[in-house]
Amino acid sequence: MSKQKPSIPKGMRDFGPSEMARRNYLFETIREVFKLFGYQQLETPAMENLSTLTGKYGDEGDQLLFKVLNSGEFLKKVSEADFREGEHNVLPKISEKGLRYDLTVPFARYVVMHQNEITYPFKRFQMQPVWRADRPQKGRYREFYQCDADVVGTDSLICEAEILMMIKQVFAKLGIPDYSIKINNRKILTGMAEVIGEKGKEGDLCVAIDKLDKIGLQNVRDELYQKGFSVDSVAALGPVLEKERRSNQDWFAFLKEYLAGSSTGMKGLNELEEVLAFFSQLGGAEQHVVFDPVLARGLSYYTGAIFEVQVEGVQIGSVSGGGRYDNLTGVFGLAGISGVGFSFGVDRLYDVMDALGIFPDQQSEGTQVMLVCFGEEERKKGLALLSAFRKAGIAAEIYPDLDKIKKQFNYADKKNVPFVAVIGAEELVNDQISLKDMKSGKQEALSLERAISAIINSSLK
RNA sequence: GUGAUUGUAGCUCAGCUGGUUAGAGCGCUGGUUUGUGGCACCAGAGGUCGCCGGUUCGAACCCGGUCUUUCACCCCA
Repeated sequence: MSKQKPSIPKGMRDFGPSEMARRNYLFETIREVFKLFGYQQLETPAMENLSTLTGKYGDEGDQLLFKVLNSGEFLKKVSEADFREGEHNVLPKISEKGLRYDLTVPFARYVVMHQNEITYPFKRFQMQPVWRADRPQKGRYREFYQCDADVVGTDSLICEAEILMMIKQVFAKLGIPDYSIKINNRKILTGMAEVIGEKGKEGDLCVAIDKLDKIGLQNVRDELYQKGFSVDSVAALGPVLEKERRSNQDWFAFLKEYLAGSSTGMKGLNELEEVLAFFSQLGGAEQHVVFDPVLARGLSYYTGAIFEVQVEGVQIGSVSGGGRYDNLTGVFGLAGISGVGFSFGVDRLYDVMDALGIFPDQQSEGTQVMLVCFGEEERKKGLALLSAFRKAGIAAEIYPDLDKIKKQFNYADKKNVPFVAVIGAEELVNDQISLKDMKSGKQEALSLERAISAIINSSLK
């Protein structure tokens, strides 16, 4: 066998022990909050049938799906004619499974499959990796985790308000100081398209105005012209695009007049106000919650509220996003189920926390005491003590080889183990251990009981 | 999918206009120290210069391809 350089696929990553400690901290923080709000955890398989996934994310999304080659003789069903007609004909015959692209569509599939077992409203959360065959770049990976929380089977706007609460709670727990939860409503965007005289073109409108912050006013206008918007309609959009900093209340006041000609738009505005009213009744402070009428978001299935969270002071895309979808389960044959949900991107949250340098120290995570033994006899005693430490709830390990003491100590040092328990001939005779505090360098001969309490006391500090 | 960009020791990076035996810091191994880590000093190991091909008397360096890294666009967590 020839030597090969080990490697992993493009855009995918290994996570070492210190990264995992931090990632788990994020997962646990988010999980706690989800549970606190009454969400129950669910998992779905990494692969779905391609028919479940395709057509749900637009043409672009379909391109970004990882397709899995059929097992066995995957070319069996392909004829020469199929081949000549191109990949569109070949693909469905060689691949019927794909890796999940997000957690929402598999969830919709789950709801329809288990519709009779579910009591509605159904609140579920899900924290699993998803895969996208995108070109990797800053804050963008081909494999990343999403932490989704969705409610289906109710169109109550309390759900939206609770999502705002959850986002704020997670961010407070993580200690992220400066961020904004942008919120908008798809119906407001639809209304805008109507009142400027471009009814039905809200799709193009959304894609263009969503980029306002990024590409600037003139480029947005150019893009709209390119999409066939008239000069008049783009001009009519002026008051929205040329936004100075307005408070949420000022925006509402403005849009009440601006959208007066569109019942859909007015409905969106009312929904938004109601969400904020519920939010306030829940005790939520409007700080960090920003109404942004040009927030659009790509995913086509959103029909009501949409949100997106941006952390200030870092150049990383949104760390969370979501919205309401009225008919996501419709394509799977279950109509009339409204849902709303959102997702935290843990990998981006990690990047943000890392860039801001606000990950807390987590020393209590690892081994608290390591046993160092001089020889065979000492090691026998060491094994008994090892179990005693563990029984007392102290994370303990024994150096497994009878290496030089220096080497054993070195290992403990590298691994940042705070205590080393030395067992030599003298300790054996006295039925004691020499407990060394690696930070201070102080060492003391103690009984097992006293050593245990010394370690426990120090970890409480 | 489009346009750039990166690749040299385990890691971070030098390496001049193409010229003999490719360097540094950190890390690693051993020693100074056979009952003690960090600090210091000494010694040592470790590289098909991403891969394939081309130009040349000669390539880490120039050219082409390919993979990878990073970044922007599209889109998105």
